[in-house]
Amino acid sequence: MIKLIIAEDENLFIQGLRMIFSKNPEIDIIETANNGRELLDIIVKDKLEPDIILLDLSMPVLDGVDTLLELNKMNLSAKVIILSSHYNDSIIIKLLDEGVSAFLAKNEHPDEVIKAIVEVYKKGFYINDYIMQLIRNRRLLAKKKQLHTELSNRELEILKLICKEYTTKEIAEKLYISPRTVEGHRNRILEKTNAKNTVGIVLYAIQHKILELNVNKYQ
Amino acid sequence: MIKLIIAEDENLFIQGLRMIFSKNPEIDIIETANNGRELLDIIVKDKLEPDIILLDLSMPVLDGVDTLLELNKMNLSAKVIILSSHYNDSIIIKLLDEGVSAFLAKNEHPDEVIKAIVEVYKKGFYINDYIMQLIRNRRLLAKKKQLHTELSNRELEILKLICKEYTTKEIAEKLYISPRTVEGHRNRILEKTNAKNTVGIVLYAIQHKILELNVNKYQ
DNA sequence: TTAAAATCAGGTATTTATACCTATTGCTAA
DNA sequence: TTAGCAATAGGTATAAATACCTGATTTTAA
Repeated sequence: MIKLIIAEDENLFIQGLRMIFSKNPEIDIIETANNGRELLDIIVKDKLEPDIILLDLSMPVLDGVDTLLELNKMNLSAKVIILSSHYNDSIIIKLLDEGVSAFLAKNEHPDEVIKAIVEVYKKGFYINDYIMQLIRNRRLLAKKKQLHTELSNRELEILKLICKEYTTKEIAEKLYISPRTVEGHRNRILEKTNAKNTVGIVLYAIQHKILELNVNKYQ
Repeated sequence: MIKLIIAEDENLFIQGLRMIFSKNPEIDIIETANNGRELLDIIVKDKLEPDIILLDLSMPVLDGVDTLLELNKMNLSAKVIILSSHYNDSIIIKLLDEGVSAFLAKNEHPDEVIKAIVEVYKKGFYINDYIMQLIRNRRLLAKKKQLHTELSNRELEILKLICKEYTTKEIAEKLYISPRTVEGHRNRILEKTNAKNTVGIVLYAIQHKILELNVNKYQ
């Protein structure tokens, strides 16, 4: 028996997984949670020892990434399989670094889901060719990322204040530095982000998730 | 028998719905589609006459709102039930205007889903107290919205150019008007959007989906 | 350990944005 | 049909941002 916990905020989605697993008697859903916080709580409270945790990335309260970081602090033997609608290379790399055993898309074929779970249970991981390639190219990717941008912490701090509609003078007052220094940082940010003006800086911040915004059309 | 079509991009989610409906022999899923385009195509091609269409809002290719607009042009007798994780008042109002019969959240209890479908089949709608209240307050809401924002077409045009990092002078040249006119529009935009400066305008544009950006953390 | 980058800060000048004022024309909804 | 708003545009003034320059420490990475 493979003991499974599902963390996923959409209950109907959980029902879908239940149905898929109901055809496989070797997989036993021992518990489900609607967000990361709930998952962590039930594991601690009920002293659960799942073999595999199916973890959705986008969840309220505590999202997938933050939940994974917490799980890793707990030293469980459970393997984590990530569930998401959308991935990009850098998030996959980050999750691999945190010891994730497999990635599944939400429009995956049910057989693939079963296969991933069984493989992770047996071998400890289930990784397709694309992700294998990613692992190989990761140094290249890291370098590319570094060359491209990478703002310093101070620059990030100032960028965030710019995005809060603070002027240079206000930022200077807030950080107890000269407005000239803030200007210096602004210039470096403009250079590094390849922006023409403040507008470009804001767009950069949003596209790089430095700034968090609610942009859901239906929210 | 209630003939049902599901339009939803996450296959596992569809599985969940299948499981729920498998317990109710009166509901028959005659077809499923992974996006709005697919839905429209199969309805036309197979001359389907569903009683109810379960429509997810966030789908690739053609999303729920646009699909609904297309469906309404086709003069079907089918009732539409919207499925989404997140709603807000104004999108609900908009969808009600387009003749939607019910709203379901993705973390709804399965029984509620069944109940909604049966009620819509019988009565033509299934609307809870909250949405009833919304309908009553809609004039109030409409006024509030109008007072609040609603940029004119010209202002929208200029806002978009601002977000492309154009300066006032550049916008004036592009639109063959005086920079003073552009300034006038800028001021109105600042007022209407409640922005302190250009940064605020950009944030407004993104939050109101005037500007389209890829900002998904996991994409 | 040495070179590079980050952080700090000053000067000068120009461009751009914001804050007020004004006014005309044309459209539209009460 | 008239009040209100959108779109146009001018004046004047200040505030803010951008573009160059300079240099001193400190921190980090090769």
